[in-house]
Amino acid sequence: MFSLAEENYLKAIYHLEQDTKGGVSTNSIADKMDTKPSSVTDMVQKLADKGVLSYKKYKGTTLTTKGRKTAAGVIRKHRLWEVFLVDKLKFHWDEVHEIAEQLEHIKSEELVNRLDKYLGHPDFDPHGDPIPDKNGNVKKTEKKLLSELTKKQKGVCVGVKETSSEFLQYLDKRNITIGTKLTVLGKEFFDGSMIIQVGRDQFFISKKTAENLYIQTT
Amino acid sequence: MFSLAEENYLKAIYHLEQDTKGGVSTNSIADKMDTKPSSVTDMVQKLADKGVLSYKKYKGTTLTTKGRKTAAGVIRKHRLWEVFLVDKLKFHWDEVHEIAEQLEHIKSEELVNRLDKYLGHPDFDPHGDPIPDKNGNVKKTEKKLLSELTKKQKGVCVGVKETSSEFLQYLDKRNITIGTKLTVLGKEFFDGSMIIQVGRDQFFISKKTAENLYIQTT
DNA sequence: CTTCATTTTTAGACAAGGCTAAAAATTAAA
DNA sequence: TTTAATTTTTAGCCTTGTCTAAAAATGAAG
Repeated sequence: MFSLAEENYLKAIYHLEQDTKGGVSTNSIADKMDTKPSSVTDMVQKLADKGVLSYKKYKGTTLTTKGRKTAAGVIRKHRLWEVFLVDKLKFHWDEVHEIAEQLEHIKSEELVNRLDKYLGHPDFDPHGDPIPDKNGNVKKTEKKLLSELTKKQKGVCVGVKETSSEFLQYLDKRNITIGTKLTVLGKEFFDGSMIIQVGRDQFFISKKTAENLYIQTT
Repeated sequence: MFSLAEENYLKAIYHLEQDTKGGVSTNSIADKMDTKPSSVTDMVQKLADKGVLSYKKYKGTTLTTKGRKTAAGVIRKHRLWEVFLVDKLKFHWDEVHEIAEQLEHIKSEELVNRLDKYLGHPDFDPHGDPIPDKNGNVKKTEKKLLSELTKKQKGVCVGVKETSSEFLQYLDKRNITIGTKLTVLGKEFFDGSMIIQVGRDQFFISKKTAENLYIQTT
């Protein structure tokens, strides 16, 4: 039905739509896909013909319901495979993204359903991202970025925004992972840095880090 | 390193080499790959340049050691994934081939090693085919085709030659699977058909079926 | 309301893989 | 051994997805 390249475009546009009001710009897609705007134009025209997105010259694109569902299907597979890699094959959470990028394109409805069942119908992947259900719906939780919290607030780490190995390993070194409880001890006004408490340890957290950690406040 | 198409060619040539003396012909590859001879010529020339096979115009091709190892690696992945699908996800042995055809191209050494370990280092796939080890070596067993047995011989079914769903489902209907013990009760001379005993049941087996069942005689 | 920087699209080209039609080599038959 | 049939290769074209360079549209600033 959809080629590997097409699925990757849909996925990228799906993600971009989530933090953009209105249509997604050609340049932003090119940026995310690490490709050239001209290539994006070609592809979105093709995808518009296929009915998975609507496209107006110079005005950006928006996924149709069909497109959104297709993208969610790919993301569902990606996240389920990540759970498999971490829970069953004992990979570390910073090693699974690349492999899941490949596995997400395996075509078999039955496979996804059985994998889902085998893993116990997980709701979140190892990075705390929600796994869309068969119909492409995600149960969204009200989570905040650590950077949005203020002094003395407590919360549980429920996800990461950035998923690079460097960042995940950095968190590991500080024993921060999904489920970690933490408290904001202080927040520096001029540079956005924070001091947080994790268990008995206290850490300095840069603004950049704080903007990439999702917290569920309690 | 190798594209999907290249890997598929290597795999096909690897299989063809096993039942061919001398080089593998262009036409036989085209046949197996369901493609045109002209396309095969192009590809084998490219693969020869890459050093995975030797090719002499009009004389057929032979895998180099590197090529054989690469092909075995792909086959190793295919068969390990088949074990996963059957043992863990409870797929039926006639449903896994197509999915494994996709999974065999996932690139990650670490993934294969962990999968192998997770599955308990299996030696055979669900169809009884041997799984090459990390170095591409297969332990070959002395197995015969059912059609080679004679009256009163007993044996255990250890594999199938043909792997189409139709054939596997046909075997299932007769309760024949890997590990099934059977005895040849009679063999018809003029059409090669046989009567075999499986447990308490007796079955008529056509020549075609007998030529696609591997038996280890006891 | 022009002008200029930015964004986006178009046009033309390229690499991978595949196909068709025609030419060349090989093998088999008479 | 000369011809005929078969196999294999070559030549040229197509599609997918990409790129660069140039043109066109948009929008921000004066």
